[in-house]
This record gives sequence, structure tokens and C-alpha cells, in this order.
Amino acid sequence: MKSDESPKATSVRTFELMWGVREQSSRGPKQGLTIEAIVRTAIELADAEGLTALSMRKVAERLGVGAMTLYTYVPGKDELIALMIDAVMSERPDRRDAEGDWRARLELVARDGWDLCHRHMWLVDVGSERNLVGPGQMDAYESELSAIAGIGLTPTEMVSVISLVTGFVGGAVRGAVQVIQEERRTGLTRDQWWEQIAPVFDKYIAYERYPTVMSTGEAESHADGPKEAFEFGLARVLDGIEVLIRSRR
Amino acid sequence: MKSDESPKATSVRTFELMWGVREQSSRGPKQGLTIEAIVRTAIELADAEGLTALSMRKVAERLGVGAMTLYTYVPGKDELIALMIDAVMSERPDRRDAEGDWRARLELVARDGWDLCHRHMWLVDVGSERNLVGPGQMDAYESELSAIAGIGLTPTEMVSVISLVTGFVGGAVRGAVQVIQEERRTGLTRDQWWEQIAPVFDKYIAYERYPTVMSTGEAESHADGPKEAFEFGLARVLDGIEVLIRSRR
DNA sequence: ATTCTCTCCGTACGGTGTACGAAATGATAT
DNA sequence: ATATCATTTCGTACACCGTACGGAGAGAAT
Repeated sequence: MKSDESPKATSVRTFELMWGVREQSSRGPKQGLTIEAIVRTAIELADAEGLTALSMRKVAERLGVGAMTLYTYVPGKDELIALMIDAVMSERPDRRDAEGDWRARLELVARDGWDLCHRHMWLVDVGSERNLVGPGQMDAYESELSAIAGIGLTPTEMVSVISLVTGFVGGAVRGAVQVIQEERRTGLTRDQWWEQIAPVFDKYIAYERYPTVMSTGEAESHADGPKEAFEFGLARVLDGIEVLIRSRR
Repeated sequence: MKSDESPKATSVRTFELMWGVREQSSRGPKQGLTIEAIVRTAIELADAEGLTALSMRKVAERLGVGAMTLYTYVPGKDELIALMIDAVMSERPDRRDAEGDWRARLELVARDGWDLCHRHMWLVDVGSERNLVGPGQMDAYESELSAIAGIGLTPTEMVSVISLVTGFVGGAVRGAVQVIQEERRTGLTRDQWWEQIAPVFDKYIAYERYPTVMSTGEAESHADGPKEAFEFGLARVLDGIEVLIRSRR
């Protein structure tokens, strides 16, 4: 990012990039790339290798340009990641006019979020320093809030309900993606991995200290997959929301 | 990490570090540090500057040793982070014998998780590649499962309920910590930040495309803080679990 | 034809994790 | 007492990272 640019100026610039309003200059050579091509290439790289492996040099190499060329288009790496996030959020279906009751509609947007994070698993590795909202996220938010419009909740409750559902999805997805990434990294399923490690664990862990863990331990190895755990959790969350809604009638 | 060490050997070594079973050697000079001192210093650094600012050189500098000295004690940076996580998890109170009904006990462990993440906000920036469980995490898990022991859930349901609660806490905490870190970074409250940025938003965003967002927009600015949103969400989650439990009686 | 603005990007800087091997320490064996 | 062996410490080096700076060239405006 330009060293003489203030954080606010950088945010404004990033915001304009997100909302697609930067105009082409009339002087100088024409740009050989587009911000969309850069973002798409970065997404492909992150999909293939993970967010920690993403670098400006690698993105530039894939595009056949110098690394410093990218800085003509984006202020810096953090802004590129922000653009990536918003771009993938744009993949989410528009659910403003979804049919069914509030519960069916919330299930829909929750599963949209789950599916998106499985298509782009690097989303769980995004750091906590993201502050700008692009059209992709705004559209998703409109879909989410629309799912519970007109059912008797106050605006504050609506915001809280959506925070609850998206927070739950985020947590569930993180656990699920962790398992998938682990299996890819080790080349072993979770069971195979634990089988290898178990002799070491048995040697050192005082299992009598963990009676409840041990008594559910087999459950964990037989447990349904992450998707089933997600659906189980989602049903509970929605049951809880239903209790709130019923209390308003 | 030792280049000739297999991933399994590294995991075994890290596991032994976590469970505190590595023995001192009888030959050569005595070690000048302990793994505990290294982990504690790393935690302090992460607390002060965030996980992205944590580096082996900075930890070593704080300890007054060479960066390469740390590699005598830990295989690498990723393993150090794993040890950090387990160390802070050990701060969580032991809730095995918590009083009250299942709901009160789940609230307790959920708030323990919330409080821990606010004491060590870098926990939300931990990547997804963590696979070893230390005593800190095992103890926390035993506390969590104990909260819902003996209330009629199957072992699989118990595991799923705890996944739900911890997943929800993780998602909620992430949102809350994001706000806090943002305010620290910009030196502005969220409202002040949006006030600065609003003219730009007003200039570009077609608000008519987001009627539901707009109608709750004021709610979001007046909304209770992250803690209230957390408690709201927790109540809903527990309501949902209660529905499940009641269906078993 | 000249000036101005922009694009591209090489170079350089300061930072990162960590492999390798040397020097010193200190226990063990002779 | 000396030699050998194992360990600790850590400097150096390597490959990688993000990005500041400024130069060369392209192309529009004057």
C-alpha cells in the first residue's frame, strides 16, 4: 500500500474497488489486467494451496506479471484478501424471495454459508482484521435478514438472530474444514491418524482423569460426519429461535 | 523443526511436550530455559501484539537468547502455537463438579470460553491446522461433557451438543474480538469509524437494493454490545437444547 | 514536438522460519 | 587426567515474504 496513504484513504480506495466504481484513467498505457482477474487468480491459488500459502509473488507469477504490478490495482495483500472474501460471497444464491416459512428460509441461508466455506476452505483461515463490507457480503446479509422479516421480531432481535446463525455456521464450518484439511495434509483419515498416535497417548495420558470424555470417546469415533453434526446443531439453534418467536405470539 | 524428522515424529515430540513428559538429558550443558518459560513469553507477546506479530526472533529476544535456541525446545513455530493454545486452555476453571442443572452448567462453560478468548484475543486468529490435544484442552472437554452427563442424552448427542456450544462460542467470540481489535487499530469506536466512512458509502451504495438491511440498520447501531449478543445467542442455543432434552422425557 | 500521467516492474530493504554446522559445556569411559 | 561422546547454544545462510522507491516506456493531452 502507498506509504503516504492514510488508513482512511486506503479504506476508501478498497471500498471503491469492492463496489466497482474506480474509473479507468484517460492517460498513460491501458491496464493489462483487471482487478477481477487478480482476485479470481488469488481465489484459485487459495483454493488449491490454502490462505497461508497465498502470496503476492505467487499470484503475480500465475498472471504472468511482476509482483509489483499488482500494487497498481490493490493497495496491498490485506485488501486483496478482503476483495477475495467479497467475491466468493457473491457466489451465494440470492435468497430474498425464498419460499417457505422463516425456518426453511434460515436453513437455506445457513446451508448456503456451509456450502460456500466448503468450496473455499481458506475462508476459515481469514484473520480477524476485516472491516469493509462489499456488495457480496451486503447481498448475503440482505438474504439473511429477509429470511426472518415480518415474523414479529424487533430489528434488534433480527440482527441478533442472524448473528447467532452466522456465528454458529462459522464455528461449525471451522471444525469441519479442520478435519478435511487435516486429512489432506496427513494423507490419513482421522481414524487412521489416531490409530497411529494412540500408542503414544495410551502411554502418557491418565485416562482415569477423563471419565466422561472416555465414556463418549467411542461415540466420537463412530459419530456422524461434520455435516450431520452441522445439521444437528442447526436444528437446535432453530428450535431455540422458535421458542423466542412463539413467546412473541 | 528437524528436517529429517517425520511429521509423525514431530507430532509425538509435540505431544510429549504438551503432556510434560520429556526428560532432561544427562550429558552436555544444562538447559538454560524451560519450555514453560518459552510458552509463557510467547503468550505475553501474542497478548500484547497479536498472533500475526508473533515471531520466533521476537520470542527469543524477549528471553535474551538466540532465535535458533528455541529450536532446541520446540520443533517449530506451529508447535509453539499449539503449546500456547493448550497452556491458555489450562487457565479455564475446572467445572467437573459444577452445581446447578445442565443449563446452568453449560452457561458456565460457555462463559468460561468467552472469558478466555477475551483474555487472549489472539485465539481467534489461530489457523485451522491444529490436530494435537493437550491436557488443557482435554480438561476443558471433560468439564464441558460433564455439564451434560446423566441427563438422558446418548453419547453421540453429548458430543454434538458440546460441538454446538463451543462452535457457537467460537463464532460469537470472533465477532466480538473483531470489534475490539478494530477499535484498537483505528483508535476509533465503531460508530466513529462508520461516521467517517458513511459519506463514501452514501455516495456509492444503492441502498434501495438492501431494504431489510436498511430497516434494521439503526438497530445495528443501537444494538447492545457483543456481550449482550452473546448472551442472547447462548439463551437461544440452550433453548434449542432444552427442546431436545424435553423430547427425551 | 513536448509535457504530463500512468503502467509496469526491477531493485532493495527489512522481516520471516528454519537447516546446517561450529564452539563450548559437561557427563561418561578409559 | 585425558579422551570421547552427547548436548546446548546460536551465528550464518538460505529461501521466502510484503512492499517503498524510482526508472523506463506507453500513450493522451497540449
